Amino acid sequence: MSTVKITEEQLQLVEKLGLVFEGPGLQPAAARVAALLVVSDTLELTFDDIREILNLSKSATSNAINLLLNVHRIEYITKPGDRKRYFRSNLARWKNVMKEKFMDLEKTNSVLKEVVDQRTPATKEFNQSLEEMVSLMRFMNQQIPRLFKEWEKSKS
Amino acid sequence: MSTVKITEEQLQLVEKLGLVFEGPGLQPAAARVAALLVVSDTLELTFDDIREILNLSKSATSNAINLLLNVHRIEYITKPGDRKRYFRSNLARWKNVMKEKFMDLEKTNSVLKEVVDQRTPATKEFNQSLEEMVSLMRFMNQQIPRLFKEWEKSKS
DNA sequence: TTTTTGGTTCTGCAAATAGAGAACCAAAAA
DNA sequence: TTTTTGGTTCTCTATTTGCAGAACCAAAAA
Repeated sequence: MSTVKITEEQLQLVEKLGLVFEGPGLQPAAARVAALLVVSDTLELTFDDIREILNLSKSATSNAINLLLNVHRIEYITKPGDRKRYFRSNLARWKNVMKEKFMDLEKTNSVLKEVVDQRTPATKEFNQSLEEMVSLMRFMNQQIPRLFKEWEKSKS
Repeated sequence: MSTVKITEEQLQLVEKLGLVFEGPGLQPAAARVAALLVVSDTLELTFDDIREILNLSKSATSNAINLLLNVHRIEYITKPGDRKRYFRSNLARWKNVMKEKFMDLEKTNSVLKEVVDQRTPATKEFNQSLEEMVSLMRFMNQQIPRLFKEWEKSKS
């Protein structure tokens, strides 16, 4: 029986943030675990803390945690003389997660380029619009990393 | 029986682009319809063209088309003395679709702000990292519309 | 050596998604 | 007035997803 407690409002916030996380491809249970580790006053929670607070089964908890570990959204520490793992949000990696999100524009872009390259020349106007899209995406992809750097600089 | 034809390679490209479209929340059939209207040499396809080329049932075709119409990914024209609707990709709206994609960073951001505002002051370092994230997102949200404008200018 | 702990894996089910096929329907054509 | 066209809507089914519960397991503790 874990002693870690969480308020009703915090739980609601976990739901809310969980929904946000569900958007970009996280399944419900994993999204809530990720959210919990951002909202909770106690930053490092054990398997059972998580299970009890979120009312999940062991299997769901295990799967959610391992999924989040795999994509590096969370990490864990251990404590001497304690077999448990203490999970916490991997905030340091969030910036990369954000960058990666932007980067999949590039995937879209490359497929779109393929489409442009094989279009019939007969539809000139359409092709031009499409090329414009490709060019816009490429432009954004170039500029965004620059923005990241700019921001880094501005805060130092 | 429609006369519009499409090559084997184009069909494969439809699949490929369709997968890209499935990512951001389009269901398979709709994603393929959207993709087809970008790949096809003939830019304006009828209900039955689409149905036959993609081998969909009438219901699937109808639902996919209406979904895409609702989110303005496609539009249609009519021809005098012809009851059919001719569907085509709404390229003009793509830029907006892209912008909207960026904008949902803002939703994430506002929830994250809520989280920051109610965190215990005890976890100073963590809170600072979180605030940094919020600030980074805000920064990106400010800069991105500027980038759009900059690009518009650069091509004129 | 047996028991407990901290999980993982397997089995199964309930709900959600996706699409087929047929029935249906209103407007236009015959 | 009847038929055809261009779809829409309803019903049903296959598949996928998401999770519970129980069985299981290796390492550590007793």
